[in-house]
Amino acid sequence: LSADCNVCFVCFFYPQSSVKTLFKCTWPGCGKTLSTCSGIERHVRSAHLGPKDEGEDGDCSDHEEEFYYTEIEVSVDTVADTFANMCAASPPLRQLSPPPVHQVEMARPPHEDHMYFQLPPTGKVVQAVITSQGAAAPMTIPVPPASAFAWQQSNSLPSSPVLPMAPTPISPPFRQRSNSASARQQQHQAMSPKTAGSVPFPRKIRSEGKKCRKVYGMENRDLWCTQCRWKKACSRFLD
DNA sequence: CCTGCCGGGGG
DNA sequence: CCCCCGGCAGG
Ligand SMILES: [Zn+2]
Repeated sequence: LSADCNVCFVCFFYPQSSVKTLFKCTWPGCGKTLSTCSGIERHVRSAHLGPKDEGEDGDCSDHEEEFYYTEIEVSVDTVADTFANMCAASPPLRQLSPPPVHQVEMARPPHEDHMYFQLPPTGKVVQAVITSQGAAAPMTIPVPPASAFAWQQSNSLPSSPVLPMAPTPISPPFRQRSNSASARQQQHQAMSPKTAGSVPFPRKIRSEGKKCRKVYGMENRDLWCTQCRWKKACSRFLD
């Protein structure tokens, strides 16, 4: 868990110690797997590509070997199970072959809002076999001003982990509802996966995105931007 | 139900 | 101007 990577999804759950990188030869018919980069390159070069015949020109090396192997990151210890449990929180049916692949996006807390994860540039993922070229679409989100978090300290709002942390290992299925004066109503329907939005900018459907009202809540009306207080178009969180 | 906001109203 | 709210469209 390096300092500059505390938001990285993969790094959080799979600290380096628990991940092992393997290199698998992808030459048709060959499945040789080695544990070092140089090892696999040597294998590819000697076993499949011919011997390296190039002059002493220095940078004449075609890195052709790179096209015939992939990196595989394999989780080694328990962390994977922890993660797997979290993932399997909901899926009812499950009896096929064990290793679920390409599962990174999901497993977010039931309802974080303005906190998303930014995948590492390489998009390589544990337990998933992803080529060295594979790149998962990184996404960035307009993070609201940090000052926006000050309010929730002194105010009500019982649970709601809204910290820039990764999904908490404890994600109880309960939904606390204390019907009283202060505890205002707020209920969140299960957010649908919202698959594939459109392309660049599809259209201006309905102004989506939380505005002051939803962010701070009715009980903190004085924190809203003026426009929101007057029930006008929000000027703080624009679309 | 809840939210965002236009349009209209009052000081 | 500043401030509020009825009421509606879209979830
Ligand atoms: Zn606002």
